[in-house]
Amino acid sequence: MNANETQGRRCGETPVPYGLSEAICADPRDSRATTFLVRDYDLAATLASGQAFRWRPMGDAWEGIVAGRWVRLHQAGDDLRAECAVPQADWHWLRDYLQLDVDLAAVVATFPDDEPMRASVAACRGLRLLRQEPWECLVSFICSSTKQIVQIQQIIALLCERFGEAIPVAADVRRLSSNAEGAMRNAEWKAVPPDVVGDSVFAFPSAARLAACSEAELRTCKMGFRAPYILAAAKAVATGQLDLSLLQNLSTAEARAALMNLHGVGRKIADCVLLFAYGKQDAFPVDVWVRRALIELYFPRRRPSEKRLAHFANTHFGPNAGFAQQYLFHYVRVRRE
DNA sequence: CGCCAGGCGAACA
DNA sequence: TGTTCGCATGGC
Repeated sequence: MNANETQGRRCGETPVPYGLSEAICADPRDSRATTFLVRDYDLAATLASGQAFRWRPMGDAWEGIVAGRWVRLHQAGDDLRAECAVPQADWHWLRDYLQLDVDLAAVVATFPDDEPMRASVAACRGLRLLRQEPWECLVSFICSSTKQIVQIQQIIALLCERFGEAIPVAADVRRLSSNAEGAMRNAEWKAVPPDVVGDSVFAFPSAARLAACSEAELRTCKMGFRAPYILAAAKAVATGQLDLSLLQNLSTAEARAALMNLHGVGRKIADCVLLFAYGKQDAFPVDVWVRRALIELYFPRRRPSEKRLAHFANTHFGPNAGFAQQYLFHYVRVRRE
């Protein structure tokens, strides 16, 4: 059965085929929440896989900010429940962010049929790529250089608290935030302060807002030498010198070149933005983990030259190479323990 | 304490 | 064209 045919969402117990209006599927008694029917979707693995940095595990649920909206997500089997702070007219913004319409089986079928890929796919069934907003994604990955994921989360949280707009949040968030029982169960939580301050959470700050910052202000977010990179990128976007919305229609190579014009954005960071924000599936970010995985899994005898490794990375993984990369990344990361 | 972290860019041979 | 280093900051 085709996964597309089975995707839809539920109103109460009634499955609704994909394609019908969101209003039908939303709970009529509460337009702040809805439930999507998903297949081959591991929400926890996806949200914790180092592609987005604002999701926090809260007990069995995940809380984050998408498109300026606070959201709580909870998966139970094939039911993915979403809850917002304010009523929603539709949910396409979340469906798009979570990439619910992607047929994962069809994507995985394009991966090379070799042992490392089989092991990677087996190790993380249901791992997905998100579709993030370009500006947030760009800033996040400029901050990512020589930083651990926990630290990137911390920098982004500080940026949002200091410079983002306060947005509405569900009434029970504070109770959950201070509920150490649920939150502290996750080891990563201890290192990341909750970006809930008082009754507020914060949207990701606009380019204009960050462009108005001084470098010293940005440095208070613990981003160190990356501060001038962020500031320059913010100015480029705020002035219109760089129009991020135009990159969607460019080829991967053209969009990559445009991103790499920014100071602090090299091949790896550019490819992360191409993959995680623009859905350019042929982008293949090679970081230390993926590099390690490639060498260990595909070149165990003799260390390949940089050129050979790059050529292999760019040719071996097919039309959804970036997707394959995320599986390799997750695989070696979970194998660390 | 030393080492490393989802790198990049400048300075070298 | 291909390596080497410094860069802030924090976790272990």
